[in-house]
Amino acid sequence: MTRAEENYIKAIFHLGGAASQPIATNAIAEEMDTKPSSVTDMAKKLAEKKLVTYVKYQGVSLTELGIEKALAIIRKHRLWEVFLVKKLDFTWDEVHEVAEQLEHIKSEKLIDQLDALLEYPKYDPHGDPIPSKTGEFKERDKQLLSELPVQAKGVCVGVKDTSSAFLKFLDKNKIALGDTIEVLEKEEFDDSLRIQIDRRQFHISHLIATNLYVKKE
Amino acid sequence: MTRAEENYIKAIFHLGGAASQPIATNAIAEEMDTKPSSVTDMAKKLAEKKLVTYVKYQGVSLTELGIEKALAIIRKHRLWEVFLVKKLDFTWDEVHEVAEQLEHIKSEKLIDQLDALLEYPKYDPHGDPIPSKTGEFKERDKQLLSELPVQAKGVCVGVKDTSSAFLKFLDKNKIALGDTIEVLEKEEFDDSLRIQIDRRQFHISHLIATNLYVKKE
DNA sequence: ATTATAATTTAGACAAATCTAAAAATACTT
DNA sequence: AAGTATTTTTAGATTTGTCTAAATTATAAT
Repeated sequence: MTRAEENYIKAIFHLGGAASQPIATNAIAEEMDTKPSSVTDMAKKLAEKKLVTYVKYQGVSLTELGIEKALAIIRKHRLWEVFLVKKLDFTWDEVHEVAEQLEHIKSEKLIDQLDALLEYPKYDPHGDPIPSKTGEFKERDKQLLSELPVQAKGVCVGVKDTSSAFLKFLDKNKIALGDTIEVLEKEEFDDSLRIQIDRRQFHISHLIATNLYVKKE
Repeated sequence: MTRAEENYIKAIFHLGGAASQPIATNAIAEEMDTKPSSVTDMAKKLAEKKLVTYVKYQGVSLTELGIEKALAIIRKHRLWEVFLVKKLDFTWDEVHEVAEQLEHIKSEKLIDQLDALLEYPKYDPHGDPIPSKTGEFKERDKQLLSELPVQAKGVCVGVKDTSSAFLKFLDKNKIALGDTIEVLEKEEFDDSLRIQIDRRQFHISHLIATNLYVKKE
């Protein structure tokens, strides 16, 4: 697979292309920041290679083979993210761009050994699960911080929005994976929250609370 | 710089293009396993970008800027090689192919941090020097094993031939960088050597001895 | 110095991945 | 159900990096 092909497969998977419901050309174009006509061209090429099912004017969905390839790329991406954070002191918001490049490196041994070096992590720095070599993975048992009742405590396990802006916000406020968050108070009016992490108290907006995943204690 | 451009710059440097003496089109084509006409095309493009000096029918040599870029690529390549050997248990002969891919990853922080993780190595697994961030490096004080007199001892610091075949031979015979080699006997007839490493004695051909670098003790 | 040989360049073509503009198909609306 | 709007595809062009075959320049040899 070429780099471009890999990127399309990943984007299609990301849009839910592993289900039977096909993904629209426009949606893929949007996701990949490209033109619909380019997507059509690539859809034909990927169908040719048995990576996707493509029906004119209907859209694209991944074949078994396509899903397998998508998971392999995601595995590589997320393992590299762990490496960057754990071994090279990258912050949440810095990892994505570099991992986008590293995920295309072709070497089975490299990934196996990287996995070992990192001691077989199950989740990446955003809390997303890392598929195993055979493509298995399970979503973490988690819920949005906004769904937690007052007085409940949860461990921060991931983010919904992975935009640089949001991740930088978290970095700046020193909110990290693994932190225990307690909901002290809910403001009825705007659904904002008063929370506590260690000995620090914050006031966070509803928007923030709906983009942070926690695991109930 | 595109990947292709980087590969050309590296190849030209490798052929001695940092000196004033220009490198022939054919030599570059041979080195890169491509056709001379492709080299001509690329030479024009690189000259356009001020990375090389190109005179029709004369050949190509690197500009100051080109040398700088070449050293940056070599730095990345060799740091990745160290990483693969030190952290991921790759053998000498396995590193090159993967490092060829990794050297094109674009991220200054990545390389700085990798350098730190590896504790600022000065030499790669083949004994070649790693340029600093500013492009400085010095060749190791070394000589060929074949030049060592009988009874002399030397520490293995590098290889001249970096082919997979030669490196595999060394792996198989457990000859590694850092090993102390003592020349026990020289056979006049074919210039072969009897050597000792730790408690093991070998008989090695002249060809082997002219491809192993040692540092006299 | 002329010719033969080798190296290099040009011209034209191709594949991958993209784009724009126009055409075709599908979906929405009243 | 007809017409409008939206989505998708096609056709043709572009860029990058490569190739082959032919033409050109440089080098070597007699």
